[in-house]
Amino acid sequence: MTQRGNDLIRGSLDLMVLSVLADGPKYGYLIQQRLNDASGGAVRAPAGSLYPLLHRLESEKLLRSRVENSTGRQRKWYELTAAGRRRLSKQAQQWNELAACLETLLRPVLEAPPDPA
Amino acid sequence: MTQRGNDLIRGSLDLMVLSVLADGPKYGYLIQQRLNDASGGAVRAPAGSLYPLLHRLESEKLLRSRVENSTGRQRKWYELTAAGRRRLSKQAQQWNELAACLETLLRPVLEAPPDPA
DNA sequence: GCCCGATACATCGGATTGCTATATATCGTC
DNA sequence: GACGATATATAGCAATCCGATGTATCGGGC
Repeated sequence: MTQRGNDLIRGSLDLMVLSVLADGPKYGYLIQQRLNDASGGAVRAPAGSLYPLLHRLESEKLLRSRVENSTGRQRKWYELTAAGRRRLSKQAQQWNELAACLETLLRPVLEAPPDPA
Repeated sequence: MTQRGNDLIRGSLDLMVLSVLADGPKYGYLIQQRLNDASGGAVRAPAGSLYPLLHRLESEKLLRSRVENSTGRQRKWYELTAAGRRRLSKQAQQWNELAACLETLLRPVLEAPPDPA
């Protein structure tokens, strides 16, 4: 059925997660909410994508985590490492390049007349 | 070695290809050049990615193609179908949402003080 | 005449990734 | 004690990526 989930989001989820963590530690479910809010519902970050992604970022030493059990409800708080901040800033730069490229490509498309045919 | 090629580009190559075709038919190699030019060299679209992608878009009826042999040099010209234009406009819309989201997420990061530590 | 780099398209196949489905457990509240 | 929200996790398959490789034409330099 050629299922293709989040399409455009692919590849930018790393950057999104790093950026929501830039203003302080958060746990997975909270990150999910933030992404949903920040995008007005446009970005879905399903649990099956998000948690493996967090594990990967941690194994790359871009995040560190600590588990909180005191509330009874288990939460795993993630925090940017120094390497994570460097990566964030590098990817933000790359994102800007990509956005500039797409803007160039899309401007004529969006300005095109609404097809009077 | 956890190879991860084009990173951010993932997922947006469809849109890029559709948008370069918006101002008229082009053949594969030319599309490749355009993407490279439009991005200042930042976007690589290797043949092994681009041609299968074109085949897929055609099989989804978003493109139609015709082969030109008259010049001796074989070229396969691709053109947007009506469905292709609809998809382009839909994906352009989605891209704008994503870009707005990322801009929101990244603004505070980019404005952050340059770490006086 | 021949070599070489650029042009032009194509496919194979290992590696990687994305995400649905599924599982487990706590919490509040009805 | 049922239900929806909160919270994390993984299995497993479909889909994707792209380097390597193959074919062939063209133009220029020698």
